[in-house]
Amino acid sequence: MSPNKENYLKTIYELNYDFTKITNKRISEIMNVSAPSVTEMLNSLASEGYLTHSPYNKIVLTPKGNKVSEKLVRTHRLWEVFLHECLKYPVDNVHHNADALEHASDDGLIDHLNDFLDHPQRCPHGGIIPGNGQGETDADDKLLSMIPDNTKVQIVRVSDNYDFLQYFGSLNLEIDDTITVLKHEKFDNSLVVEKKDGSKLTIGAKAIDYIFVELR
Amino acid sequence: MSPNKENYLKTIYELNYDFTKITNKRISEIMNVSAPSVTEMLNSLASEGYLTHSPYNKIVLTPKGNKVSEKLVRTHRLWEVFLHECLKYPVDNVHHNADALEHASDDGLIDHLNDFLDHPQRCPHGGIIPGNGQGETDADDKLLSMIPDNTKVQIVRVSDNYDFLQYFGSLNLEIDDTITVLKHEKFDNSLVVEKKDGSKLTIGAKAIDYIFVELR
DNA sequence: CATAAATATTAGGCTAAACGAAAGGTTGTA
DNA sequence: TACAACCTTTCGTTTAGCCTAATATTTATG
Repeated sequence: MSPNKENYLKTIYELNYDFTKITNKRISEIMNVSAPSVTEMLNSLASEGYLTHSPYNKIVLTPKGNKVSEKLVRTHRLWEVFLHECLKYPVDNVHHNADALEHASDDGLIDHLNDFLDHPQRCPHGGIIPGNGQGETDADDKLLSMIPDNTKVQIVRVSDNYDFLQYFGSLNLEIDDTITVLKHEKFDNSLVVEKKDGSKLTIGAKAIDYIFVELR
Repeated sequence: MSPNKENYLKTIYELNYDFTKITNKRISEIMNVSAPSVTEMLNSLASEGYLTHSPYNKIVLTPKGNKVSEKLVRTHRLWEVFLHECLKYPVDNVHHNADALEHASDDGLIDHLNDFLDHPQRCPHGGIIPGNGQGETDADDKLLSMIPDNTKVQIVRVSDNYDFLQYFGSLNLEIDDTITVLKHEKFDNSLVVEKKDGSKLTIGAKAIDYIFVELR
């Protein structure tokens, strides 16, 4: 499979955990290609048995497609761990290189790398590394935007998006931090939360769809 | 530049240190393509200023081509060190993966990797890692086949060729071993050498063009 | 030193993997 | 029910490789 196809597949896989419907348009935006190109690629991926997609209908990964995608995500996230832990890349900078390395890794390499890194459970953004945990998946996380007021949650994962990560860094929040959701601002959909040290913080409406939490 | 072009360039660069003339045919053998494909690629590389090559004439890297090739070799060899030292790949198995990773590495990544590996001087085959030493190059090595009888030499480098490495392993020789050249067999061009422990060993005619040594 | 063998180049054509523009279907919502 | 938004099909383009066959040049040999 070509690197490009792998990227399409990974994009579709990751959209599954973003709580948004997977559409042709969404893919074309993320991949920066025209809609016809997406349709063409979907047909190609469908003909190879990675997904099902009847015209104008839902896009669903087959078990085979899911398995392959999981391996791609696993590979990607293991490289992210390497880049962050060993090569000392800042979290908001690992994505690009991990993407490149991902397409240059065969199965054996990934196993060796996994051993070397000592079977990490999560990538630097908090994403589960498929295969290293016991059945846990990203799907267990909830979006911060969906949490009702006055609820205590722990940040477990954030989206691997450069611009968001820049913003996230400026908030002085870290993965694993525990926060309490205080109030959803009706006016602009921003969210006020309280940090462990008692300080209050407002998180923008867009960002709360990029932060995943678990109840605490 | 495409990965393929990079491979051509690297091949040409490495032939410089093999004491054989760089010919179209040699390249086509190494790269497993037809001769016309080589000519085509040489023209393309020449038009981009990486080498000079008038028809039926010598192939010579320009300073620009040399610089790029050196970086490619540096990258390749650093990955080889990583695969061997960190991921525990056997020496005869690092090449394939290093090649893939090489094309997925940007400048920053290589610098970080170099730091992480603590600026190694040589790759697992003994090849110099350009940029990490002080002016030393592979060109200082001599081919074992060129050494006169009754000379003591140290193996400093071997060619990064899978089949050869298998054979080399079976000889129970290691890089850095010191051996004494005893006799060039006129009949079949094989070479008899004496190991440090006094045992004698015959090395085939083909292999002595894959082993590089320094006088001791 | 002439000619055969080896090697290199040119010419022409092929394939695969993308991409997009234009035009026409489909669907959901007002 | 109509139209806007979205999706698909068709067809054509580009890029980067590769190849065979024919031709040209160099090198090696009798």
